[in-house]
Amino acid sequence: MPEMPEIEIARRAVEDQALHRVVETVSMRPAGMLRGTSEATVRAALRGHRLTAARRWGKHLFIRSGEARGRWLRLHFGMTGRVAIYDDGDEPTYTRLRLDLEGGRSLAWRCARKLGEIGLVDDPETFADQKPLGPDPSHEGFGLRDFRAVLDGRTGTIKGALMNQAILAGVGNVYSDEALFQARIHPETSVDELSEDDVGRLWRALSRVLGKAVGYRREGAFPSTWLVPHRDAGAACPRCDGIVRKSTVSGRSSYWCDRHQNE
DNA sequence: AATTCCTCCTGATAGC
DNA sequence: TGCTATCAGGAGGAAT
Repeated sequence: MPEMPEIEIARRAVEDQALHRVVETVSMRPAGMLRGTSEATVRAALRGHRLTAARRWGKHLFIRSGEARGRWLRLHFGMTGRVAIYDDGDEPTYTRLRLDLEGGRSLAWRCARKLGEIGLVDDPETFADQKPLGPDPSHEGFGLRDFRAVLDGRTGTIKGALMNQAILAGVGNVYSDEALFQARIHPETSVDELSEDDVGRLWRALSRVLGKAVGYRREGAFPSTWLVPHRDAGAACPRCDGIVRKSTVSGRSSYWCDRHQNE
């Protein structure tokens, strides 16, 4: 579940169900996913401390251990990362890190394919600065002016720019396609060919898509007017009488309508 | 600066 | 039904 909406759902689950509890035991099978830290360091940073905050920057989830000076556990979901919080029952499959909290509750971080990352950082801002990670478009205060600024001077495809985490953090393959679809822009359009109006439409579409996707994803279904339920080559476009096409753009499978997304 | 290709893994699914 | 090939919502690194 790897783009901003899915990780935001995980963040809220942690915030609502796991915060303010002390970590009693830490169980790890990191399988090569540790980044810049060791199993013993992660264990020591978590065990015996209270979870005090859950934040997200792009596709990274940060969970603070301890009070204001505590460190932050960083989880990157790769393609198959998931969070599960449960009160009893068996540990879910593919659990790589499990925190048993006071009160009998457990927080499991799962990752079937081992493409995720487990890290420990001083704080999310410093991590984002060093990575580097671009601004998160769903964060408070980010607007059209900022969107124009991050695209300024770019010459690659708009799809590639939207998915580039150093430019904008949190957007991946599915939601970049969705925003471009709703803004009526072809994914291969180069950034410097976009008109002011295009960029404005794209920003509005992107913020709407990211905002609404959280709720739709949680409810389990996207509106049929979105591209998401029609990601099949040859499918009928739900917004016009065009056909959904598939091609490789910036290295990823992209879907777009051959009628209302003109190059 | 940007693209393409390769790589890390392994489950799901499309096709035969 | 069973097997095999291909793909997948990510991303870093090298070569171009």
